[in-house]
Amino acid sequence: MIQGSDDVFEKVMDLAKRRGFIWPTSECYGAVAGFIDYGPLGAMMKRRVEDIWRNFYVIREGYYEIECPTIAQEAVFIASGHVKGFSDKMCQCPHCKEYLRADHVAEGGNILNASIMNNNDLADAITSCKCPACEEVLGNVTVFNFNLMFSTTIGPGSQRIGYLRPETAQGMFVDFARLLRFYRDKLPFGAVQIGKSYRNEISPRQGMIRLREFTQAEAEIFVHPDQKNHHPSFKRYAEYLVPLLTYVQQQNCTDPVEITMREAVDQKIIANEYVAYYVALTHELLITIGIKPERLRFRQHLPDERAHYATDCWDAEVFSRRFGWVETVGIADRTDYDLKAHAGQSGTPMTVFIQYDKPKKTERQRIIPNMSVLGKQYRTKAKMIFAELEKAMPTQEGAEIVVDGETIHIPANLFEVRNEVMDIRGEDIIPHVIEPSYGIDRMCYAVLEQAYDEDIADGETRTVMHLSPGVAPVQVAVFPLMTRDGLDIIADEITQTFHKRGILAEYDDSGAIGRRYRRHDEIGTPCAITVDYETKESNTVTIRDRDTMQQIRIPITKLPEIVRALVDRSITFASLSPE
RNA sequence: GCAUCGAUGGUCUAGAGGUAUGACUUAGGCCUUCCAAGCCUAUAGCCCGGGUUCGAUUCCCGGUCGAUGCACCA
Repeated sequence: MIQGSDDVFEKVMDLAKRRGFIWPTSECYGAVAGFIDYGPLGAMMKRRVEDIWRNFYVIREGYYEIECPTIAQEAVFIASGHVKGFSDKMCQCPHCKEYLRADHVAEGGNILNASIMNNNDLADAITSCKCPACEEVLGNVTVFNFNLMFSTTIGPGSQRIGYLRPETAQGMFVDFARLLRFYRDKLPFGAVQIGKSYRNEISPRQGMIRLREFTQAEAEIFVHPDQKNHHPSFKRYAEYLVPLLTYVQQQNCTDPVEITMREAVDQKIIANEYVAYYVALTHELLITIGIKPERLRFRQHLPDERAHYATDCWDAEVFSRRFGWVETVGIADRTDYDLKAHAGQSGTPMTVFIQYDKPKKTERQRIIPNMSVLGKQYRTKAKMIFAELEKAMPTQEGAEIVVDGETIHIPANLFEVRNEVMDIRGEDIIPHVIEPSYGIDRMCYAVLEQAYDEDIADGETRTVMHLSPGVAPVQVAVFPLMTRDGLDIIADEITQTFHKRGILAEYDDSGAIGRRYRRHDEIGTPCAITVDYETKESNTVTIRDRDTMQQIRIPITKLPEIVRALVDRSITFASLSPE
């Protein structure tokens, strides 16, 4: 919590509520903590943020989007570790009724291995510990698991357990075999998903930062484990500078250092090229949606902070004047953890066959037993003998094998030894997964908070949202200076023209012109077109820049093209030359 | 979940045991040739449930939501 900054959060959330960005959910019934509604402008803005994300990951990287259900059967989350691992061991203090993390109580009482004890052992272990809240000795308590997943049942009879997904990632893992076929059995490939995830947070607070239902945009990139240092497009970001805060820097309490991705990989600061590539891509993406570079850093997880599946993990943190540094994106190397787990749980192999450039010739010794003799002699044991014999190292006299702890001598005349030359064409490998995971709601909050500004215009305070033109919900406003002499008709025609080009334009003729400018400043509309009396003579209109309030005249015919370019950020207002 | 504090039109706010003040916003009109101007009119409010009381938005209890602290995370 940053002192003295409360008003920014309150002002921006007040504006968000008033103007239709963010609302408390089902407000008429009294809202529910951890859930929000996106209002008309918020939903539009969020969609634009998601579309920018799609531009980066789907269009540019070529990782197609899939859409899986938000509910999945229990087995999926048994494999992923969420049924067991996504819960906290809790107990309640019998004296002050405080809910406590049982393992934390144990650690506080110097009890070793608390994290791997079962609930009963843990309950026994902490009987003599003191409650950190009221200082009373706990005595007999019950330790229970509080799982952060919402559970439900599938179908009538309530027999099948289902969970609301706590992350979108599992959908991409369980579809692995299909995805691999779709990408014609070649690595690397990726799949992405933008959708809702659910976590039954114990105590959600902080508006949009900690939600029980939230939107994630996740990419799962499947790579050959030996190729993690060979991202095919790495050179795009090799010289890209990103402020990194390594775990060593955190331990020494030093500031982040700007470093190129090439150096970060070469100096082994970032584990591999893939992780570095998505760190840099994430930096560029966050800047694109309007995060200020000076309020952005990448923090490496401390070794004991990393999730059970990750070897290296970096969080993009955005500085909030309200909440301090907020984790907004996580970029993790999940290794083969997930695919191994799902392959084991489901029985479906999740491997990729990698062909060698040239088949490897290997000489192999094959042992071919004379089964007609061995079968009769050893009967039920014959099958096991056959299996052991294949692995045996026979000599002139025969082979010694061990079956059921009994050493058996098989004479050389009961099998034939052949030396064969085999072609090994390739091998099955389990890909590793690089996962950039974005919290869309947190990105939206950061965008709103950073966009909020008050300046002084003509001696009065002007509230303006400096939204990046790419995420502003309304893309252009169109005003007739006066509602008469046909100015309103021209303005209306211009609005229609924008609509035909897919540009979200809003017509407004209500109140004084200055008021209309202010209204659109407040919702971040990047530019406003005004039809005035000169329009009728020269077919030109003024276009006003939200940030500088400057206006220039341009021909009506050029409007759609110019506004489109402004919204795409391919030109800036400052570069426009007056006609 | 627990502890502390809070809740009055869309927003900010005044107020009292007898249904509520003002401003801004919004809508309609007048006026207006480029930055929240002016005038007229209108719309709209005491978080929910229970108790005390003739009467509660006000006092009491419980709840909901929000803010702060404990714990987890995108």
